[in-house]
Amino acid sequence: MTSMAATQPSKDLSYLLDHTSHVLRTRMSAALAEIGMTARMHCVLVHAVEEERTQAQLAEIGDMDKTTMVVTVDALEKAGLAERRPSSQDRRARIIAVTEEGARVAVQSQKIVDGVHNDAVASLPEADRKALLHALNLLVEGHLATPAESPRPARRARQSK
Amino acid sequence: MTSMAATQPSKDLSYLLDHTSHVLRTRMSAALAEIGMTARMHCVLVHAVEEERTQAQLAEIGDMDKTTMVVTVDALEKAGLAERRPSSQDRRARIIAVTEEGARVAVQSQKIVDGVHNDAVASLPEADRKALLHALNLLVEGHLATPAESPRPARRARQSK
DNA sequence: TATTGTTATACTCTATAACTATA
DNA sequence: TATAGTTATAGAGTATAACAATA
Repeated sequence: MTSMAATQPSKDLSYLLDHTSHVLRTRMSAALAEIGMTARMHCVLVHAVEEERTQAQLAEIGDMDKTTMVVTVDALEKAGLAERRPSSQDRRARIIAVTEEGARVAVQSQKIVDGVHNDAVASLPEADRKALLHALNLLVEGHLATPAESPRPARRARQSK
Repeated sequence: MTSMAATQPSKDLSYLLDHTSHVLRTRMSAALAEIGMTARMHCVLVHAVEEERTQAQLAEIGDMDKTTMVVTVDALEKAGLAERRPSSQDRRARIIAVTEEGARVAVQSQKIVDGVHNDAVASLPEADRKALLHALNLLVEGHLATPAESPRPARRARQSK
């Protein structure tokens, strides 16, 4: 399966949103992959370039777990796009410093992201474009602002060796 | 992380679609969970109740892998909502027969699904409702019809024991 | 005591491969 | 040979727990 909800008797809202978001995501991944980037690397890079930020701050912005942040920063470092630098304020924290190459790539990846979005939006008749973005914004700020909390499956304690 | 894309510098299409579909999905899961159902169980159940169908046919309809279908049918059987019956046409195939209880639950779960969708759509001003559904339909049938094929990570041959 | 970043790893999800029985 | 369903399991993704350094 692709990533799907599975209902679609007559195309309902779940199907429409799941399908469009899934397809757009595959497009985005494919487009960013051409320059060796992922959506998460892009997200971290653009927010790191605009201001000095620590991993924790960048994780917060991108709504990532701190452990996910670690692997994302690892990837950026490995690609020579960013470096971990000790914070002068807090010796526990690491500032994610974007390299010159990283800054160039950030511009490039932002263009790619904008392009993918633009291609999708521009495929709609003028009148529908604003309507779509407007309605989605209303949902995001209104009825679909926050997830229903899911019955969290707890986790066993780690085996001590 | 919840399931996120991670860009959102200024809310873009990716963020809007990812966020709304994710939140709607959590709502749907939570609502269906109250009667012990999942979206997939619901999908299989409603399509199995309307006509005699095999697992393969139901998998096709729900865009599920046949192995995912196995566990979904297992769950339905365990819950007493459906049974596997040998097909009279093809002795390899199994018809998914919905029990009386299953038929009742299908009606109930459909109400839940419709309710969740309706709550979301009804939260929008009248004018925006149609506009949203219309625009999403255009995307689904047009520019966002089919996923970009992802660089499939192949799979090693299974270890023979 | 609490927090930053790290490592290790448990868990979920889904799909691939191999298998059995049919066709 | 190909297909329906099954089992086992690989692999990706992600979050939890424990830890070290520091606050």
